[in-house]
Amino acid sequence: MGFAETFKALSDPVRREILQLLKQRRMSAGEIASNFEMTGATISYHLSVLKKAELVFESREGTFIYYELNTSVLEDLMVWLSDLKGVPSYEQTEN
Amino acid sequence: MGFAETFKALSDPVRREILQLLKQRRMSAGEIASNFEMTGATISYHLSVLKKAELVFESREGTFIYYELNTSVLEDLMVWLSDLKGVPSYEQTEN
DNA sequence: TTCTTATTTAGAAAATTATCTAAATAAAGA
DNA sequence: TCTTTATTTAGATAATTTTCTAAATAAGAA
Repeated sequence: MGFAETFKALSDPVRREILQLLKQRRMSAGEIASNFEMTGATISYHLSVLKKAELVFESREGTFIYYELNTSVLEDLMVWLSDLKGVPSYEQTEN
Repeated sequence: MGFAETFKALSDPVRREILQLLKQRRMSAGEIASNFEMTGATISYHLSVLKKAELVFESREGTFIYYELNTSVLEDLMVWLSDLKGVPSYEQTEN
């Protein structure tokens, strides 16, 4: 899976904003790019980082490539964070 | 607060392992360092990154500096992730 | 097949990060 | 005050990241 890749992917503000966009609905690469003041090539790079981290998946339709949020990795992160936090009244059964 | 800083801090495997160590109990910088095959200076750098991200706080005791996990930021991350994930049966009231 | 549109890939430059060694600081003890 | 121990800071270097421009690929339309 790779927490390093996932956290690194989430550490960039542009990539977090992309994910927020995809929260609403899937979007083509171009539509995503139109929300930023950067070249399409740069957005394509960011999408590849998100894809490698399995935070999004893509599906081609004709000349368009659509990107969609993949929430399953988010679950894994939340489990990791929750475990680090200590799960107060459940894991520590001596209370 | 700064999600960028926090996610970036969590993206490094050494820093994640430090947090896992601190999950059990607070530790001095030297004790933390003894768990890794790196110089104390490097661990000190990683601790400063974690501190800037507010994932740990420190308290000096004599010549020792103790580091302790700060869980409050973890909560914020979990809220952000949970919101991205979509909070299925609560936020979308039309179900 | 040639053109157009959507997107990615390649290559380069600037910025950031992780690591080291050596030096500096901070506190306590002799 | 001098020494020792714990830790950080400074400066350097190698690796990685983010961004650009220009070129390449992929698919459909004329």
